[in-house]
Amino acid sequence: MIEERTGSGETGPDEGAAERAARVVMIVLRLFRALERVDTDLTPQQYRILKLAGAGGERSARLAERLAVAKPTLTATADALVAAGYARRETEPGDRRVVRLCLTDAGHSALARADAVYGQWLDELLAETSDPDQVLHALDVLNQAMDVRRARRSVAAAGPA
Amino acid sequence: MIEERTGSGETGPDEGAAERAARVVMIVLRLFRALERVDTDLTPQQYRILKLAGAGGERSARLAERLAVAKPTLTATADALVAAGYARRETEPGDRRVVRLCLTDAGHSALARADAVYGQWLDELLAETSDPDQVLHALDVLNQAMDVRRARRSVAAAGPA
DNA sequence: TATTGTTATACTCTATAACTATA
DNA sequence: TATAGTTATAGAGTATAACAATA
Repeated sequence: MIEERTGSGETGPDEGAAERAARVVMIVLRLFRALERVDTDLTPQQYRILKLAGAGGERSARLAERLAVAKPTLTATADALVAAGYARRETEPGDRRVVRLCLTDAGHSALARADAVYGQWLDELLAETSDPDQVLHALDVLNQAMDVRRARRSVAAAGPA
Repeated sequence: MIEERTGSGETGPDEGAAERAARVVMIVLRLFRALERVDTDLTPQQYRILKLAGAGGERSARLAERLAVAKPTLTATADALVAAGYARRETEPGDRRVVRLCLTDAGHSALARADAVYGQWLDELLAETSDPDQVLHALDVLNQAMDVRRARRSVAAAGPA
């Protein structure tokens, strides 16, 4: 699908795809940079970890998987969050190797504050668009597409055993 | 606009806005992380700088402004690109303080390769969506909204002189 | 042995403050 | 003096390899 061979003599797998992707990549990078500059007390990555951990004290391995980062990466950022008082580590009673990351009250407060600031940022950005709902819907669609790919990948990882 | 006071007794500036923003932020961070894991020879930031510099040897101050980073940040990443052979620095004849960052042939090749890989990544992602064109359009709309805000900001910075 | 998480180490991106060279 | 860019230094996020503790 999406063949679009325009006969321009190009060697790449699909010419239009590369240009379209370049545009999309630049936009995502720009959005990320904009988020980095929003003044919450949390870095985007700290926000992301707290948000995922907040949805129920997750064990470290599972968190790292959902964040798509290596285990030592999670350890490092969790260290910072624990030091800042936003999270604490709890040991699993049944299996003492397992560690769960849980939010403290301060962590919940920090998340709420960040959400409020992000909310204002997004409102101001969407105010410059003609159809905010369409934009939001498109992002949800992209998110679902990533869900599908993640699910497929974890099946592939578990299947060929 | 977007008042939506639901009378739930919340204290924040706008309750729905925070939840909606949280979703959007998580999606943008997830997209960025996915991009980081795409195997090009460039980091996303290196890609971004090369892409902007490639559109005509830009002077450093202007590049930093478009990237929304501090000047030393640009210097550091440019160092890495020059060391890798992807870019070179050229001095302005008229004003010897000014430095322009230009792509080498290797730099153009690296960009083309990255674009091809990103192209495949995006194609696979969009293949999981029902309406790819709508998604692409929404991203363009967001980009235009950021353009508007940037233009307004630079006017504000220059105006109150 | 296998698994969970951490330590050791290194590289990139980011920033602020101080500096050099040029205007 | 003012401006363009760099150097010095520091903090956060990322990774791989090696490790300790537990199963």
